[in-house]
Parts: sequence; C-alpha cells; structure tokens
Amino acid sequence: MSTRDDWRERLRGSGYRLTPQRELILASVERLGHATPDEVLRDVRRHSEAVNASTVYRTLEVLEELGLIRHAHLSDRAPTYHSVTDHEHFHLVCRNCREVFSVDPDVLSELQETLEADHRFAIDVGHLTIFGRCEKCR
Amino acid sequence: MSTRDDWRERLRGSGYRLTPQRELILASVERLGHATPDEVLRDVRRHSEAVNASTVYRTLEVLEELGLIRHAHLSDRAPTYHSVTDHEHFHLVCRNCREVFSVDPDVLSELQETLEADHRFAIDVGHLTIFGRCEKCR
DNA sequence: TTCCATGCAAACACTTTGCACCGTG
DNA sequence: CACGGTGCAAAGTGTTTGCATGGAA
Repeated sequence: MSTRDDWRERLRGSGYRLTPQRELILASVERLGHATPDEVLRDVRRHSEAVNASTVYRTLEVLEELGLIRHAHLSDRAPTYHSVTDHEHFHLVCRNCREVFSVDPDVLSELQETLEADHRFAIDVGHLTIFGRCEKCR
Repeated sequence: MSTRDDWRERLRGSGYRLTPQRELILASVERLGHATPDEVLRDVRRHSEAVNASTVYRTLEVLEELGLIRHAHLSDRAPTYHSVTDHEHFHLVCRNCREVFSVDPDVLSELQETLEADHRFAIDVGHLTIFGRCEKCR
C-alpha cells in the first residue's frame, strides 16, 4: 500500500524529519486501532523505550496534518486516533456499553446529498461519530 | 408550554430540591442557546449574584438527567448545553469558521432506518454533531 | 429537623508551552 | 552544522470530589 510505504517521503517532503519516536508512534496507532494519546504513550513504552507525553501530542498532530491518521471523539473525554491506511469509515458508539462500530461511508450518501442541497454543507465523514444505543443495550 | 411550567414539579417529583441557583442556571442556558459550563457561569454572574463553578457542573448534570437540557460537543474543547423546551434538533459545525447550524431531525430518517436495519443501532439524535465545511468556507 | 445542595479548596485529567539540548538531513 | 525535534518541568484548561455549612421541604 503506497500510503504505508512512502510516509517517510511525505514527512521529508513537507519539511519534517524522520525520527524514531515518529515511527514508534505511528506503529502504535496502527497496532491499537482506536487509541487516546495516553494509550498510545503507554503502548509505545510497552513495546520499546520511553517517549515523552508532549512528543506524543506533537507527533499525533503532525501525522494527522500529513493525512496518515485521523481523530474522532468516541467519548466525552480524550480523542482517539486511528490510522487511515485502510479505507475511510465513521463510528457508531453505544452510549451504554461504550462499544465502537466502524461503518462504511456509503450509508451516508443520501444524507450528504441532502445537507449539500439544503445547507450547502459538506460532511467531514472521517471525523463523524454517531452516539446511540446498540442492539444489546436497548 | 408544559415543559417550561412544571419543571419545578419534575425536580421535586424526582427527589430534588428547587434552589435559586438551579433556577438561575436553567434561565441562563435558555437565554444563551448553546453554552459551555463556563459561559453559563459567567452569564449567571452577570445577571445576578455569584454562583460557584462546581454548582454549575452539578446543576447541568441534574437538569440533563431530568430531560430539561441536553449537551452536544460543538468543539474539541468543552461541551455545550442547550434547552430542549423547543423542538429536538442536531448540529452542523463548520470546522473552519466554527459556525453552528441547527437542523431538523427529519433529514436523518433514512440513515436512522439503515443503521437500525443493518446494525440494530438507534441514533441519539439530540446529541449528534456533524462536522464539515459550510458554504462560505469551501 | 432532616438531608439535599452549595461553597470552597484541593485534586484530577488532559493538553500546551518555554527552553536547553539532541540528532537528522 | 543548521535547524527542526525531544525531554523536562511548569503552567493552562476543564472537571470532579471531600467536607463543613446552609437552607428547602
């Protein structure tokens, strides 16, 4: 997948430097699926040496700016970051059991058209989180 | 509107007490439209006497539990509270200019049906915020 | 007179910032 | 060897909690 292979080039192409910390943090985000900055920090430390919390915040910001990762708000607390090397998706979160479901953007097409037509508003699909109740928690 | 008139009864009926602070805070939320806890606090203080920040947090929680107000996340920062004495709605937020639009839930009906059918997931419409780009910010 | 609610202060969770040193390019 | 990145410590923002006092019912 080209996105995975040439991210080092993207970094350098944008004037950024390739550091061990940045590699470790991207690897953690990909490994964890959906993770808060704190979870990323602990994961990096578990799998290798120490990295500072502020480096995690700064790096997540850079990686998102480059389009390698995205964040969504899956709880009322910290944001969670996920890799975008795979296909775009949005999230359903159960307000009761907190379970997270990743959903294909196709189901949003009609809503996108409606909001585009009625409000000239373009949805940021990758950032969307819909809260509600899952099957088990009715 | 019955919701407005009998909220005092609802408080007492649920074992809560009617205090001046609770009246002031509810009035502020209704006056402000969409407001963070901090904005509510400042508004209460501007229009009357001092109230403590922790009282604001505790009161917003109670009022939401009673169904008098709701909160949504209109920024990556603090939540915003709004009254539900008027009709239910959800929010569009422009990621560029931060403008907020309130939208009628009708446009979600197809999405609701799809998520219900495919994932057995019931959307919490009042809590929904969709981020994207507004007309002016393309 | 009973408890729920409030004020106050401290603690907590999450994030940002300033600055000296480090190391990539 | 220049300049962007990191670690560290401190401060900033938003929220919660424990406890003594106050006041609604």
